[in-house]
Amino acid sequence: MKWNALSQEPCSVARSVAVIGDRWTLMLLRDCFLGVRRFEDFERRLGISRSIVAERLKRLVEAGVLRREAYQDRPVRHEYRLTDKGLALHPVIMAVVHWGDQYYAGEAGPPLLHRHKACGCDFTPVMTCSECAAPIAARDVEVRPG
Amino acid sequence: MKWNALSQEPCSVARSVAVIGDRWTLMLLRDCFLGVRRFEDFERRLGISRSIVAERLKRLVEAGVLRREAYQDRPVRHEYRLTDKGLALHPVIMAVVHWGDQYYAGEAGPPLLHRHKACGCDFTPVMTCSECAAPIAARDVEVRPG
DNA sequence: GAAGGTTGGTATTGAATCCGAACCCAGTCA
DNA sequence: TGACTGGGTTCGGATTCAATACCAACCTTC
Repeated sequence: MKWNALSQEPCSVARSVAVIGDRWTLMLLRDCFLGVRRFEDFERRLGISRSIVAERLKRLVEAGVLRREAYQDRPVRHEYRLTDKGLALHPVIMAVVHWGDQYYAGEAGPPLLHRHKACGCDFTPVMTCSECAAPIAARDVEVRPG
Repeated sequence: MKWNALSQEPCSVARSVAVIGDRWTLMLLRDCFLGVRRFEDFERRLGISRSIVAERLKRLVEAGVLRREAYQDRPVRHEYRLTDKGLALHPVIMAVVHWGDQYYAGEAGPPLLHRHKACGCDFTPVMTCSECAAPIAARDVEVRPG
């Protein structure tokens, strides 16, 4: 199978991975959720070449995950912001962060803490059932074709 | 920055992505959660070349996400199973699946349904706060160094 | 006991892709 | 005028992909 054929597969993982499954794309999205918006800042934070940043940002814009909008004229300058579709990736990023915190934090603890504004506590994300609100583990789930 | 330098970064996303951020790795993990365990089945389901399957499986075993164990002798045959560390990736996969379901399902609806055994309902994953159990969106979170 | 099949891989190799360095460009500042 | 800044594009070499072929145990069948 070819990489770009993934988006044609009848599988939501495949279709999502075709958009966000790239090495640097998830790193870009992480920075988006941390408030980074400008081309130069993406480049500086990631330490990768400009062509990669440009190409990935363009793909994310085409996919509707980011939107590119001017924040000044004369000279015109653009920034990249998450769309609703991009914001919907928040659980993905949080799940990845949490897994990394669990298994790669080292003795210094997790590099970043997340505070829930509503309750004021530092939290970890918990995946729950939309129907009964109970936390869900892999063994609690039965999969069947839809 | 080089790709393999990612695992040295003080960022849980970077460290996780260094392990699972590959094109095919997430697809392999998806199949693991669907119960696929044998080399040939991975190969057939993904439709990719054997060398890629072999290389990715080996990396996942080295990373402690899968373990390789014999299911028969004479001739000895192995299968790949999720470790606890691998099972801990379930929220990541579910989050990716849910995002794909939301934005790429098409009119036929999501390709797979997930039933919560405990309550018997088809569900979608909801990310909640570990402290107050409320659902969490991107805007509810404040990030600070840990 | 030779032929062929099954499972689970390695080796090789041309093609596609990635990536970094360098270059480009429009506008502004000194 | 000349330099600088933000935001890219181009290009060639290094890496990675994926297809094909091959290997290695073991079993089955004739």
